[in-house]
Formats: sequence, structure tokens, C-alpha cells
Amino acid sequence: MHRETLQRYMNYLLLLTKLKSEGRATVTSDELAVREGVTGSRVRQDLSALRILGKPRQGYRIADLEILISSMLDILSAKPVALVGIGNLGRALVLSDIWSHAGFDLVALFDADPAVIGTAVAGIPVRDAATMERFIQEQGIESACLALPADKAQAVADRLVNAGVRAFWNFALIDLDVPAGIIVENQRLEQGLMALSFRIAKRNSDQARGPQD
Amino acid sequence: MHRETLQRYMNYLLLLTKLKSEGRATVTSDELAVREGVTGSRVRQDLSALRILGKPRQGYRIADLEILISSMLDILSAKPVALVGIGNLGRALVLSDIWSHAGFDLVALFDADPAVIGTAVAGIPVRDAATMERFIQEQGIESACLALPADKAQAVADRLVNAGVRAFWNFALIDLDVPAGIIVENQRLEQGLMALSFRIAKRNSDQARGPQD
DNA sequence: CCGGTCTCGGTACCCGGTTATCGATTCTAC
DNA sequence: GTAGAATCGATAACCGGGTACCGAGACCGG
Ligand SMILES: NC(=O)c1ccc[n+]([C@@H]2O[C@H](COP(=O)([O-])OP(=O)(O)OC[C@H]3O[C@@H](n4cnc5c(N)ncnc54)[C@H](O)[C@@H]3O)[C@@H](O)[C@H]2O)c1
Ligand SMILES: NC(=O)c1ccc[n+]([C@@H]2O[C@H](COP(=O)([O-])OP(=O)(O)OC[C@H]3O[C@@H](n4cnc5c(N)ncnc54)[C@H](O)[C@@H]3O)[C@@H](O)[C@H]2O)c1
Repeated sequence: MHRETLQRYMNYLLLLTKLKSEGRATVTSDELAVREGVTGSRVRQDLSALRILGKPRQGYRIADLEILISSMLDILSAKPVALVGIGNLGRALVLSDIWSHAGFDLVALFDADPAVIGTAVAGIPVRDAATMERFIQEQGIESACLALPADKAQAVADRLVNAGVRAFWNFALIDLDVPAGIIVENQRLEQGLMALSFRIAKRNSDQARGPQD
Repeated sequence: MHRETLQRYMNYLLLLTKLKSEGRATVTSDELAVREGVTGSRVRQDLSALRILGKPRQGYRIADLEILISSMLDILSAKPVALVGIGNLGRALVLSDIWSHAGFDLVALFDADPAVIGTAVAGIPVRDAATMERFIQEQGIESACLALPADKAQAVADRLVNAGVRAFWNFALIDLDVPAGIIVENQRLEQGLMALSFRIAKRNSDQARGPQD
């Protein structure tokens, strides 16, 4: 599955949550389509691929969509995850509620700074990074989020792989070198900002040329 | 231009910076290709679209690539930008060095909390959000980053649009409603985490079925 | 100097994502 | 009950990004 498609599914889910909170029980393909900038046709094909059936003149049942899309993304499972690096970024991530939304359960925080070890963030204690391997192994944690300086990330990742971690959400500005089979999802905030820059440049040049429609 | 293509250009740029720091002066299309998981053909077409010429048996001059890709993304320009919401996330963004890499110059910070107003982060003073409009107008700032709670984001965005802001980098978990022509680039960290969840589920099911190759 | 090899530039083709279209089904209105 | 509108499901057509391929230029070794 391509990234665009995956992103569409995620956006459907985000939108469904909103619709449900408004009391809606069903939704049509065209409604989902306009929010995504695609046609109803595309939406119907997306849902069809998940074996989701709708009813003519009624649409799709929101509850069905939520369950099926969620299970495809495997975000119902509460996979335990650890976060290493309780700086500004780490703290913001801990305090956000994205973990449960994406099927993770944030169960452990680690840092190397004595000033933060022993404190708690969002009720989760910050442990000494020196004790990391043991805790990870004992708890069977297979996912980790890295929010620490680029020059520390590779060494920490190596230790975590040894302890059994098989998937990383990496914020450090470095390409991690990991064994085959280990997943690294890099979160490069730079890219969002560069994309914004490009869109600004494009809009400005389009307006300078004058709208063509 | 599609998002995938844009992302490829950005990755070329990131990689070029690294190569240059290693003392390299030229790079071949195949070298750039393997890092991106595409063929040399695709890279040559990408570069050809930017009117970048290489030399047979030598490759492309890294300096040329950097300048042309950078200018396409318009990241040489140092556009002034303001950041609103100096919480954990805002602080992490201020302290990162992504702004200059993406063609922006972070010139102003705003918050509503008296406890942080008057302090400074990375040498930039935090101003009272009440004085936001005036400063934005006087400085001619047209870009803003929103790192504040979802229920405050729309009101702040409205005020900023009135003051002249025409592009947003939005971290609040809400779909901003803005006039036509105003750009909103949403940074949804949830998506990265959901993508990780999906990749984990896919790997696990693939392994269960056994490698097919 | 010359064949061999490497890599670029351009072209043709392919594939899959997207849209368009049409028949089938269900609900509403009278 | 029937006409009409709305919406789904399926299929076909379209389009553009990606790949394969080939000829041309550049460097190397002998
Ligand atoms: N584009 C992006 O993805 C992006 C954006 C912002 C920041 N970042 C990066 O995220 C990282 C964290 O940012 P931040 O503002 O929170 O930085 P920070 O300095 O505030 O936090 C880093 C934390 O990591 C801890 N740490 C250092 N070495 C460690 C180790 N070996 N084991 C465990 N913990 C260790 C430190 O004690 C500190 O608490 C930085 O590398 C920054 O460059 C990336
Ligand atoms: N997926 C994501 O994109 C993602 C991830 C993490 C956090 N977030 C969001 O980012 C936002 C900030 O996160 P955080 O951890 O820094 O929160 P935070 O509470 O630490 O910081 C919010 C800051 O905004 C300030 N603020 C509130 N109202 C304001 C106003 N009207 N004008 C100016 N400033 C105002 C507060 O004083 C505070 O300093 C939150 O909304 C959070 O949900 C999003």
C-alpha cells in the first residue's frame, strides 16, 4: 500500500471520530471525499478494499468504518512503547494523547540526566537510562521512541535493539543504522516546514502569473 | 508536483549536505537513487526537470544540485516567521535548527502565560500574545507556527490572518478554517505513529506467512 | 589511438492510482 | 404503488509517475 493511500485511511479515521462526536451514525462516500480532495469513487474503492459495504442512499455505518480501518492499521492493540530522552520534545510527546490513538501504550520513560531521573511526567516515572535494557527485556517492549540528541541516538538504538526493540519512532536528525527487520519511522519535522516553504513560493509565483481560471 | 516527488527533492538535499561534509564534489544518479529506493532513471528525470545537467561517467556537481534544489524549494530566502505557544513543543521547535534549513527566520515568540512572557528562548524574547497583531504588522511577518492547545488555535489563527499572516505551520489537533489563499500545513505527529503501527502489523503478518522470496 | 566501460539524456512503455460511467438498490414523495 | 432521486458497487478509461532501454559522450587502460 502506498503512503498516500495509508494517509487517506488515517484521515478517514480522524474525520469519523469528529462526525461521531457530532452524533452522526452514517456517512456517504462523497462526504469523506471532499475533505480529502478526492472523488467519491476513490473513497468507495478504498472502503471496498477493506470489504466494507455501504447501503445505497444511506452511506456507510460510521461504527463499521472505525472498527475496520482501526483494525487494518492495528491501532486497537495497545502495544507497549518506551520513550527515551525527556527533553522539551519528549515531554510534549508524553503529554499528548496520540499514543492511545495510534495503538500504543506509553509505559516507560528514560533519560540520562540525573536532574530528571526520578521525576514523573503525566504520571509516568522517568527511569535511569542505565537500567533501560533490563526493563525493556522484562516488560517485553518492542517499540521505542527516540527524542534525544542526534549524536546519542545511534548508541541508544543499538542498546535497545539488543534488548529486543524491533520498531523505532525516531526524532533525532540522523539515519539510524539497524539490522534487517527492524523498522525505523523517521519523523522529520524539517520536511513539513520545507513543504510549507515550497507551497508559499508556488502560491506567490502563481499569483504573479495571474490566476489561469 | 506530487508530495512524493517533493519529498524526494528534500531528501536529495539532506543527503547532499551529508556527502558534501564528507568532501565529495560530485554524485551519480544511482547513488542518490538507492537511498530513496528508486531507480537512477527517476533521479535523472527529477534533476532534468530542474534543468540540472550532469556529465557522463562523472555524475552531477553537488554544489549545483544544492543551489538549484534549494531555490526551487525557496529555502534560501529567510522568510520571517513567528511562533505562538511556548509550551514544551514550542520550546523544542525554537531550540531546533530547522528554521534556517527550510528558509525561515524565527523572529518572534508569543504566549499568553504571564509566567513565560518576558523570558527568552534561544535568545529570542517571549512577547505577550496580546501585542501580537501590532508586532506582526509592523514587521511584515507573513508566516506563523501554531504550537498551542486545539481550542485556542482557531481564535489565534483568525487574529493572525487579520494581522497579515498568510501561511501557517499548525501543530494543534484541529482543522483550521481560513480564507482562500491562506496556506495551512498541518503537522500531525499522530500520522507518523499510525504509520509505524501499520508497518509493524504488516511486518508481523508477513513474517507469519513466511518470506515469499 | 582505440576498444571497453561507465553514466548521462531522452524516449517508449508499463503499471497502478484516480476518475468517469453505468446499472442496481433503497428511500422519499405523492 | 410508482416515479424519481440518491447512493452504492463494479468496470472501464485516463493519466502521470516510475522503469527499462538505448544512443551519446567521457574517461580508462593498454
Ligand atoms: N525535525 C525533527 O525531527 C526535530 C525537531 C525538534 C527537535 N528534534 C531533535 O529531537 C531531539 C530532542 O529535542 P529536545 O528539544 O527535546 O532536546 P533536549 O536537549 O531538550 O532533550 C534531550 C534529552 O535527551 C536526554 N539524553 C541525552 N543523552 C541521553 C542518553 N544517552 N540516554 C538517554 N537520554 C539522553 C537529555 O538528558 C535530554 O533530557 C534533539 O536531537 C533535536 O535535534 C528533532
Ligand atoms: N500530533 C501533533 O501535532 C501534536 C503532538 C504534540 C502536541 N500537540 C499539540 O501541540 C500543542 C502544544 O503542545 P505543548 O505540549 O507545547 O502544550 P503546552 O500546554 O505545554 O503549551 C501550550 C502553550 O500555549 C500557550 N497558550 C495557550 N493559549 C494561548 C493563546 N491564546 N495565545 C498564546 N499562547 C497561548 C500556553 O500558555 C502554553 O505555553 C497542544 O495543542 C498539543 O495538543 C500536537
